[in-house]
Amino acid sequence: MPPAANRSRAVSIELNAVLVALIDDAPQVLTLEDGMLLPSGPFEGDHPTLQTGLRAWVERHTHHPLGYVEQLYTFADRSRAGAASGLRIVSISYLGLTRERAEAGRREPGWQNWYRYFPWEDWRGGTPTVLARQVLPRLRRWIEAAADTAARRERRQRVEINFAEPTWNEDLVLQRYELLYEAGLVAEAGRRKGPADVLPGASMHYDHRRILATGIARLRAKIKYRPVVFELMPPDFTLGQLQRAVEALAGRPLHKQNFRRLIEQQGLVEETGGVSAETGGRPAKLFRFRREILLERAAAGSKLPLSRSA
Amino acid sequence: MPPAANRSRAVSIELNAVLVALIDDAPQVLTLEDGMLLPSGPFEGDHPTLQTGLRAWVERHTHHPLGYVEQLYTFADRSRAGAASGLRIVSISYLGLTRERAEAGRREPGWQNWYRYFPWEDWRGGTPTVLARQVLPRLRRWIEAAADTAARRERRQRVEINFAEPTWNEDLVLQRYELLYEAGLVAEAGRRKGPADVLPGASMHYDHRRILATGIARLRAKIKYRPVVFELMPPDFTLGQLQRAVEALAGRPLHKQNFRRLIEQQGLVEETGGVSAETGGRPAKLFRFRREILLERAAAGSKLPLSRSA
DNA sequence: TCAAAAGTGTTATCCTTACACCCATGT
DNA sequence: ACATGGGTGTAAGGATAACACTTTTGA
Repeated sequence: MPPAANRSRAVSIELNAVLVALIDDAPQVLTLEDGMLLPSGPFEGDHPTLQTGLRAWVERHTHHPLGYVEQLYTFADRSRAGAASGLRIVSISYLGLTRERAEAGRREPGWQNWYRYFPWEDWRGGTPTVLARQVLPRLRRWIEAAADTAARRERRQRVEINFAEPTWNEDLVLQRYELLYEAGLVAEAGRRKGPADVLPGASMHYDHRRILATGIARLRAKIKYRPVVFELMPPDFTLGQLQRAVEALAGRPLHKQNFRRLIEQQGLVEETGGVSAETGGRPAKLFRFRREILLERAAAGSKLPLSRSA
Repeated sequence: MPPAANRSRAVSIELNAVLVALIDDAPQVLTLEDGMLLPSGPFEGDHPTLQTGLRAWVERHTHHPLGYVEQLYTFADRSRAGAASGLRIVSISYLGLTRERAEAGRREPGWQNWYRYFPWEDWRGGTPTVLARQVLPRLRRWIEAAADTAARRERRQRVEINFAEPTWNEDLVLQRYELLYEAGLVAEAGRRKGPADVLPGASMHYDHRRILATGIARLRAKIKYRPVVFELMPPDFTLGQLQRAVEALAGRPLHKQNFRRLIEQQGLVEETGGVSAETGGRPAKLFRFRREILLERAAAGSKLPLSRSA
């Protein structure tokens, strides 16, 4: 038995980081333990704020300079520590963006394509096959398995909102994961309810996949009204590269012409004068992000053209 | 010297709540200690999640049923506990919405109009006088007091973005408060830098006013894309009441006709059949929120007509 | 010469904004 | 009668979505 009195049980603070980089036009996230864990550890030391503590900790453990950082969420679920243990773990998670556009081929260990964990979230090549072949059929079975008609109707509506093709909303990454969890279709749920009929897609330890889903959802929402994509880009880039970057994050193809116009007319970028010597086709002008925009306009967005065509 | 080892110093968790209600068309927030504190206390007991812990705690201490709840932010600044004390306080703050539309006159103690703390945020009656008379002049002095031209230019731009009339953005409540803090124009800043030239607007203990600003900013942003206003409304209401509610939260007047059309065409409300016997003029139809909308559409917004006229 | 990617121009449509006006009630 | 708030219609402007087409390189 822990000696702590009722009102002051032992507490420890854990930091979790969703570190994102773009490598070879793929959205990658830094992991440990063969992709099973997000970087995480105790909050220690003497930092004035959490944010600085996280920065120092990430840079010390991963040797990555950290660009943009934002807090995601704080969990203190009892389930995270063993149920009856007197210890309460508070886990504070962060989203961090870093520049890591390495050359093709050079693959540092630890970076994982995030669609490995959420294959149904990648619509860049059209409707993902895993959705039609696996996710939807099993969700339909889950709907049918409901206790009564009312429950069935509710399940049907929730599936409709989150997974229906015509109205697919790429921001609902977390909601979709949580629904799949509830339906017992991800490995993490099986730990409680017994072995389940599990979907393709790598799992993680603890609730790290949920934290990852939170990070992806936040980032997808954010790129629509804040120019954060540029934190993931090299200093100079072509509009094509930029488009592929946004597509990689949003998980869907964008309309080329409208994308270009939108970016340019918003004054987000300026030409460097150079052109790129790239993989084929006409050489592209190089651009750089106009950092001044952050001081010029309050809501410097980087609106996406919401059309679906490629 | 605290006996704790370097890597495991004492930590305690504190919950803070920004509890919002609409009373007499004014946005009110629940406070303690004569308006100087937000409800807050240690996280204790045996709740499975933070959210349930907060709910129980709020309901036990304030006797208020809590509707919508959302996490705001987690701070662990060293400054919150005495600097050199071995104790680290992690404060997790929440936004909670509750129905408290009491009759005019009946004023429970503890509820404070939030514009008491941020008088420059209320544009319902046109540009707030405190802005032109006090805030802007002192910010201008702050700009001039910068060390060199570069710093001066940067300050000017930041003031421009956050406080300029023509582009006033009601969502920037937190940014504005933090800028005023930095400029030494709020009492809270004075605690460190010595007595300051303080603006009108009530202050709070610790960083509670900053937490309140975070809550207001979050709520103002949220009402634009989620139908959370209804959490603050009585079951039946007129469109006029609803408009005044949104105006109270957003802190600015809205265009009547467009507001009505927007609300109705989005299918957010339905007529109850009844009419109200109110303060004068033609009796108004009563409406109720269509809860089903939450299941029908993923992004059930309650878009505001972004025009300024009354 | 052809594939591949870059880059330009133009049109239809819808949503937002704004203005003008009528309706029903209490005093 | 008139003040007050409720309620409706419609036109102008701007942003988005969609389409068609030209340019410049490497193989």
